[in-house]
Amino acid sequence: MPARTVRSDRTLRRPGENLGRLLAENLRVKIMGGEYLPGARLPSEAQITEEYGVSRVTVRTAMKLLESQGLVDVRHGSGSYVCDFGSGIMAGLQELRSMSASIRDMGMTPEIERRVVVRRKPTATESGRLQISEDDSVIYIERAVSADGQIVAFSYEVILDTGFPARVVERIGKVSMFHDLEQQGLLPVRALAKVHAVSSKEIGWGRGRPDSGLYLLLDQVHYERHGRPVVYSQTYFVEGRFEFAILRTR
Amino acid sequence: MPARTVRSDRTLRRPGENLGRLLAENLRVKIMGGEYLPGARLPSEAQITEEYGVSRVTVRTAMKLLESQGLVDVRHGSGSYVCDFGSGIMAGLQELRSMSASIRDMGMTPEIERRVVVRRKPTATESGRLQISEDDSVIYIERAVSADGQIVAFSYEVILDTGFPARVVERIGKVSMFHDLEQQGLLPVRALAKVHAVSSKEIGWGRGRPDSGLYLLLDQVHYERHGRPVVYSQTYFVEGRFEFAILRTR
DNA sequence: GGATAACTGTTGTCATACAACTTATTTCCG
DNA sequence: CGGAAATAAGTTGTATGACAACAGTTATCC
Repeated sequence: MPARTVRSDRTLRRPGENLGRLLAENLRVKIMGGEYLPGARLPSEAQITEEYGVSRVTVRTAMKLLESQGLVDVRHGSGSYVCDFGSGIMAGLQELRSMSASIRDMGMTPEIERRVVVRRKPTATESGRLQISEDDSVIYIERAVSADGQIVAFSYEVILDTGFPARVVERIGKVSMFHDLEQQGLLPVRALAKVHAVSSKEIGWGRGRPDSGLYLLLDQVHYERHGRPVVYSQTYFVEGRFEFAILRTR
Repeated sequence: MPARTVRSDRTLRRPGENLGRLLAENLRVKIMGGEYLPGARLPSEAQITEEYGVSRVTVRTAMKLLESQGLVDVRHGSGSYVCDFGSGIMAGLQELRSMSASIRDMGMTPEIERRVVVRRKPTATESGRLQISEDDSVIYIERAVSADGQIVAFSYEVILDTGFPARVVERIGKVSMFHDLEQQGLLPVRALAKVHAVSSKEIGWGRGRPDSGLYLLLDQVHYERHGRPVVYSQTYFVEGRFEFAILRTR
């Protein structure tokens, strides 16, 4: 009898989710967990079809998704294979995830210190990036992110304020900002990031500030699933304390 | 009568190509060319099916591919829409393309100057990255890439030497290295790039060398479609002369 | 022995049908 | 008349079955 674990998972009830994505997540966990080693061949689409009790159409969408994420390589007439760099380094920049989750994946403990949290009007630049009027309201935050006690990034963030209750603002960004935003129906699903090398003594604060003043800047706008900008952030990663990888595909 | 332009395109004869990818390329050109504006709804899958004379399965694979590239947004029950940042800035880092092609896309004229081209044994680091023996042979190149006469990057590249004829080595990297490698059956389809901020006066050469010494370093290994490493390169992009964008998706 | 042919298993594509969702319109009821 | 609910039409998501195209292996032939 088929497992049907995928079908019964109620994550499906969230908008934008579907069976294909869910199956992809499932397979992803198995691959990351080492069930299928790099270079190994995955079960055939027919086998996966049986095992999970879904149609081959669904299996194919899942495989194609994993392929686009660089986790597997689907070869016509041969099979699907786990890519060589699949497990280890792979917490790539092209994937939109919370910083704390990425840090946890690397086996380290994340910690977040909020320095500023205010509700205010946006500046001209900010209203431009978020495509809102200068009369609208935003929530401004300054945070420092640490891994195992060492600061890895300083972040300056501007969040679209759709009338957040005060109690939400109170704890926003304390753990995962993604989670907070999802509650408000503003879950970011895409982000366009511009990357720069920056050398400046003006960035950051406190004891954890590096001597070098050398940072990798991610200047990015996050969008929710209908294309509306929800967050504009500038995150300065201390050079050398964070491994940045990008998977580039054809 | 259906156009059938897609089916008759002989690009299909290349390994790894398929109808879905080809159709995606076709639609991509239309989107980039402004035929469908950002935010607009694309024709339904049924309509595209008719127009191109392919099955809906193929249309769906194409759409899903474009979605994974961040060009379109497929919404259940509603339709597929062109993403807002689709046309303009979109020459993202997550896409593996030749530098000269990227520069051309930005409406500038690329120019490449080769400073060194030699066949030699790999160093320990190089043989490690390329997963070859230290007794094997590689081709080492140093290049400077310009856009409209201004140097935008210095690149140090190590190419796996599978016994290239001398006349190939002679002109390798003069225009597009991708093209040269494809001739040898070594076309890179994936690359894993590590990103760093670098401040150094030791990088680069000649008159185009910047005063700041501030670079964005892409330390990357390119892989051909079976996962074999074919190129290890370190490219130093002069900060401020090149806009680097990454599309991050969930 | 070496090229060739046949065979098997795999992914790619096709056709058709229905489920689930979105959107706009219509209907109904207070 | 206003607003909620039902309806309808259009779209993407999933299921099923079939065959084509390709990769690898095995068997065959000269």
